[in-house]
Amino acid sequence: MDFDFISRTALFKGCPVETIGTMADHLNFRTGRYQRGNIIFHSGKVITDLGLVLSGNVQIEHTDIWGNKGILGIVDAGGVFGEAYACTPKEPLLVDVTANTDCDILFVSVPGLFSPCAACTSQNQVIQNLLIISAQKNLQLSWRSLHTAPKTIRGRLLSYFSRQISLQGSSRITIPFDRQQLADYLNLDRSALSKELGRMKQEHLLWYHKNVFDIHIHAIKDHMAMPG
Amino acid sequence: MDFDFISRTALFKGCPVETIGTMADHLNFRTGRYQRGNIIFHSGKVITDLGLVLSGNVQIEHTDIWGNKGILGIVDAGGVFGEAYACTPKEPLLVDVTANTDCDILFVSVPGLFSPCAACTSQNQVIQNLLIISAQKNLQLSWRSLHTAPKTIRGRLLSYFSRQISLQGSSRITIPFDRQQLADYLNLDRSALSKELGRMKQEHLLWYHKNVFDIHIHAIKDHMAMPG
DNA sequence: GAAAGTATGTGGTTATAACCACGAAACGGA
DNA sequence: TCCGTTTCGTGGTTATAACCACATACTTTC
Repeated sequence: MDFDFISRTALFKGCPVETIGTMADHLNFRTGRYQRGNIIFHSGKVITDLGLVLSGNVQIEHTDIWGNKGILGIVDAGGVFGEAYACTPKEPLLVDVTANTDCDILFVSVPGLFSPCAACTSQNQVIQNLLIISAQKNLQLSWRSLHTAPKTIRGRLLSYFSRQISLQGSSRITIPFDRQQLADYLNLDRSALSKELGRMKQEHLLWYHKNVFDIHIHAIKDHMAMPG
Repeated sequence: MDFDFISRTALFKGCPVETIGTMADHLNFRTGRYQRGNIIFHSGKVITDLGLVLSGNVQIEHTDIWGNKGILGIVDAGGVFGEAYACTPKEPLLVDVTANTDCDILFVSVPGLFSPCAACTSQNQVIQNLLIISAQKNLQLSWRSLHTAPKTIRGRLLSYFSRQISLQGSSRITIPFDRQQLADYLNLDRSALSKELGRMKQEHLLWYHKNVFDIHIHAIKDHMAMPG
């Protein structure tokens, strides 16, 4: 088992490499290899282990009772999944986790994490990390929810840009998305998004090239003060 | 301090009442009383304490750089807030937490939680509870995100109903929202929502009275098989 | 039980976002 | 440099959700 890689993941960050092997037993380490398309966690099951992606990536998806599928997210190598369910032991899974590519998974027992263990010197660190991971996911989900709240494309863009400006400390921002991804993030149609961006450029509310944007804050302020 | 009430909150559930006073010191318990409208956490600040609402309720709101406000949520008595930020110490707050009514708040140190303490026998329980709280918030946010993904009102309703049917184990469901709240949850206009529900009733896809709904699963299945 | 207030349904209008189709531009090999 | 591929912008059309206004039904209060 590649303890070196494991020690660099968000979940085990701060744990000296040598302490990880020590915890393996108590946390019930178990690895699995899955081929693209295989199901790692089945909807309906109750899980007590979280998954840590060692290689490849997995997909969280939901199928409603009429068979419609919705993708809830992709987890890449180093990321964890199932932790929300593993932490709330009564809840049966209402999603499927499938291998999006061939992948290796490390399963870690959450009850193990919660039971104190004198030998596991890094256990508190792992719990803290898990809490941080969960908290960060929370913030990300909250922001997306805020950005998708406005009813118009422009409103969503402005909400998103506002946050990026705060984060990047400048009204010139570089966004981590291409158009399609931005549209998905803001729950919009790509072509409609492109059109609105073009319109805003015309109106001199912003300028952009590829994924670099200059937001003309004052122009937008004026624009919003406009009647209608 | 009302240890009895505190011991019944989600954060301190499972902690014997007598252990709570013991932790007060190490977790740096501090109470504050706020009047409606006062700001409890200021945007921009870095916090290391989470807030536990002892009475009244608080509002999480966001103001973008153009002054537009967006409400991210309300936290009632017994609930916690700020935990996501307190758990990720580098992140400055990008929201304001204000007293929505007069309220009493207990502040609990998150770093205190993470530093082991021989005297605090219930500390692990609190960490576990905090993780559960965070995990549950996560699930709720994920579901909302899934339900608001479809572009049409009908699609959002069906996504939401599908989950309620699974949760309640019956195609007759009682929803915890009135029309306005359901519209807000699904990010829709109320009157448009009412109209679509009326249409679906007409088409015999469902029946409802107030907030009790019968979902005609098979009719909907057929409906979805329809061309167009 | 009347009155006031709230929640819900409905019609009509309009703005606008989705959708489809296509062409241009940018990119990445070979 | 050419070709295939992906990304991006744009026009035109259409479906539909938002919006406004109001009527009706249901609650709450006194």
